[in-house]
Amino acid sequence: MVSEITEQYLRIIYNLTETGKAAKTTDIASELGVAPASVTQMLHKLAKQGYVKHEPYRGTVLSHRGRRIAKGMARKHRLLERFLSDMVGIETKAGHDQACKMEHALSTEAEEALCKMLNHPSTCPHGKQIPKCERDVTCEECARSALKLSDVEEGGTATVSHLVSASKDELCRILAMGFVPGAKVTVEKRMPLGGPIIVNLNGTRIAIARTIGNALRMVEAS
Amino acid sequence: MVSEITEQYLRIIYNLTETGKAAKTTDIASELGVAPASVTQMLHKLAKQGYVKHEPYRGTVLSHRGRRIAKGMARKHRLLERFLSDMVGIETKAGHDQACKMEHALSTEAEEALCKMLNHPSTCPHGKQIPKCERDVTCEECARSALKLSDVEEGGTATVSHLVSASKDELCRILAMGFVPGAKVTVEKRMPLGGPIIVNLNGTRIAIARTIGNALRMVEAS
DNA sequence: TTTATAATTTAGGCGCGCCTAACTCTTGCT
DNA sequence: AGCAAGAGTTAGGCGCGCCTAAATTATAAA
Repeated sequence: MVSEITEQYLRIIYNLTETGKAAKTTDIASELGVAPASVTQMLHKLAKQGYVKHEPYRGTVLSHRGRRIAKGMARKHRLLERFLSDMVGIETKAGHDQACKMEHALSTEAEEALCKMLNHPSTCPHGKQIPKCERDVTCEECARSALKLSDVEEGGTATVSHLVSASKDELCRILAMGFVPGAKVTVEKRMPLGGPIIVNLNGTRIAIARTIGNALRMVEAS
Repeated sequence: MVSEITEQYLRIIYNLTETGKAAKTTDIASELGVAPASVTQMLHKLAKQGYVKHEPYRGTVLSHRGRRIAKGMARKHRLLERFLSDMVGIETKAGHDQACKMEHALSTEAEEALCKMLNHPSTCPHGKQIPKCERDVTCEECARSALKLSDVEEGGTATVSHLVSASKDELCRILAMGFVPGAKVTVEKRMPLGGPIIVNLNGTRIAIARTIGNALRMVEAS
């Protein structure tokens, strides 16, 4: 079992190396709010344990082992950010700080439950990719529920799978319109230039903004 | 700012002293999975900082300062347990462990948002009381939304405020029926002996089990 | 009341991750 | 090429919370 602080280091290095470059000691230090000397020392330890490869004065990259853990932490972190912003309604900065602490507390079980509850989101609120869960044997569920109502063709019919929005209030409003999970929706007209969409929901015609159409995630009507 | 471990100690002492008795060193130790000697030492520190009153060989109680912090931690812990069990669907043992770690990560802001999202529950899944939030100036919201659909009189009309259920799937099912927050519901008939309830939802008559009526929390129709 | 047993505390020590100060390497400018 | 300036590292040290072993105190049975 790795320590919390180890997890922290690994995730930060993961973020810093997403560009492909090696992570710089100073950047890690400033990210952690810690003296560079402390980082160097910690990196030695992580290197000895085989989590990172550290070239003195040059930079640090993750080893295979390290990446596995780091990816898991990044996944938890970004899922939590999604959750905090979409469901709890905490804006991104505070949400990030929360996620930083919570990611270490989140069990695998809870992580999976959360992921399911959020319907396998693919990105965090900052737009970063959420690494896939390695144990997910099949992720057809993700693939199936990626479709936005906004992307359904005119004349197409689909069923509401779930709703995604930055604002809890907006979610409530959309639900209140009748767009509940399971509702069958037919797209009758898509106004041009990102304009509203006219849909048929249980026989009632409703015009909704494209943004709301983005919040509604659909599956093929069964 | 107190350390995580301090918070941990204080919450555990809070729990152990809820009966009115002083907390015993061994109990604290076993709760934390730590040697009794370590607890004694920690208690000295906490006493010096004024969080607890420790009578050697006799037991430990919280000071006023200590209780304030401990109560806050207990509140966060129990809210998290509620959340994990009601919304994420994690059973109580794993949920407890999760809550133990998360309680230290939860900011006041997130705590309030969570509490609101759960609609101010009064107990944790184990039945323990959730200490009130000190900063809650008014809690009319709680009072107003206490009414269950099952308790609405025949002929009465009310609006869905929110839904409470141990099962996420059940929540989804109920939402899918059209019982979304904001929906106006009229109770037309209550079958005797805890039988189903027939309601009118947007002109459609629906018969639902009493249990579902318990999940639906209403406010007076406006 | 004596005494064995359990609970608790004291003493000494450890690992972890952090810090400051001083040193070394790299880099970019002249 | 030569040389700051800044990035990075080594060395020495600290506080925190934990541990074991040994000593002390409480408790309950004989």
